[in-house]
Amino acid sequence: MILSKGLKASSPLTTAQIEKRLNDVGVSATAQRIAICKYILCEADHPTAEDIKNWTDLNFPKLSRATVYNTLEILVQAGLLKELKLPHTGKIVYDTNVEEHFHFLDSATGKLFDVSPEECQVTLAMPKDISVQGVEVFLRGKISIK
Amino acid sequence: MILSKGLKASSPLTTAQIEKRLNDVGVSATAQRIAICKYILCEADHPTAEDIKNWTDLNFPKLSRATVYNTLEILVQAGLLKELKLPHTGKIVYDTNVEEHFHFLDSATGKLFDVSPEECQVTLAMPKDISVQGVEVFLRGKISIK
DNA sequence: ATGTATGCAAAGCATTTGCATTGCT
DNA sequence: AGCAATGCAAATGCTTTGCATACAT
Repeated sequence: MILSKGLKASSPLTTAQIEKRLNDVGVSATAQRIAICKYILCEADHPTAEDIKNWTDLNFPKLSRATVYNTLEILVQAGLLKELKLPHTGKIVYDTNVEEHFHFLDSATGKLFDVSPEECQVTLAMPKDISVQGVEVFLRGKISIK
Repeated sequence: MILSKGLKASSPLTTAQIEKRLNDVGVSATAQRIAICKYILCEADHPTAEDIKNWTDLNFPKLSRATVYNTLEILVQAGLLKELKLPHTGKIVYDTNVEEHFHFLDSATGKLFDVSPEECQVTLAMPKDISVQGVEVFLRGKISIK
């Protein structure tokens, strides 16, 4: 299983690096957006909008809720983020892993893990007139403690 | 692919039949619950609470929103219904198919179809310390018109 | 200056809750 | 009477929106 942190920058990104990533996808790098990206790309693990707001309240005072949602939408459009609506919660969570992958929820802790397509293979045998364009898999279970 | 209607009673259930099904699972069969079941078990296809409320507004005046939600929760607890939180909508939908199965969303029409475990097989190759207890699969695609 | 981004507060929407009322048994 | 079920309306929680202000080029 992919540990979610594994895909993130192992060390915090610099402001300049974040600016470049934003510019590369055509998003102007405002201070608010950089702050949000710092949290999302380096610290957070499948954060919700609320998680992000809580973090900015501590680290970037006066950043508004609207800007959080607005920025998230822009980052999703830009392909830097994936929006997840998972069945275990009503809240939308955001994923920095934009490659194809699935999710595993540890029911004991509520923690989400990414699952690679190698670890979870889906074999379809659907009627010929059905073309499947997207596959989402959500797993629940437990991690046994050794 | 299982046509959703295929699992429903092919002809409308009688009130007596619904009463029996409710009693069998230990749910007292009130007029409101029977009305809701009539819609859910015979007419509806993956309805939302709102769909049900709209139907009862026409067919069982004065049935309150609270009773709709309350009844749905009871039916879910009783195992007659499954609650689905699917990623394409913010609304909870209810499924009369309580057997293990997955879902396919026709992106063209927004219509949901049940998918049997034979049509969609999931092969897991997870680390040994992970025990998976639940698998949910959501497919999106198109149905080609012949 | 001009357009974009932001902040604030209010609105939306689905769902939940509290509580008084109704209706069985 | 006693208890469960219902109805009503308000509250909740997440997300979205409208609009005025501030910012950057």
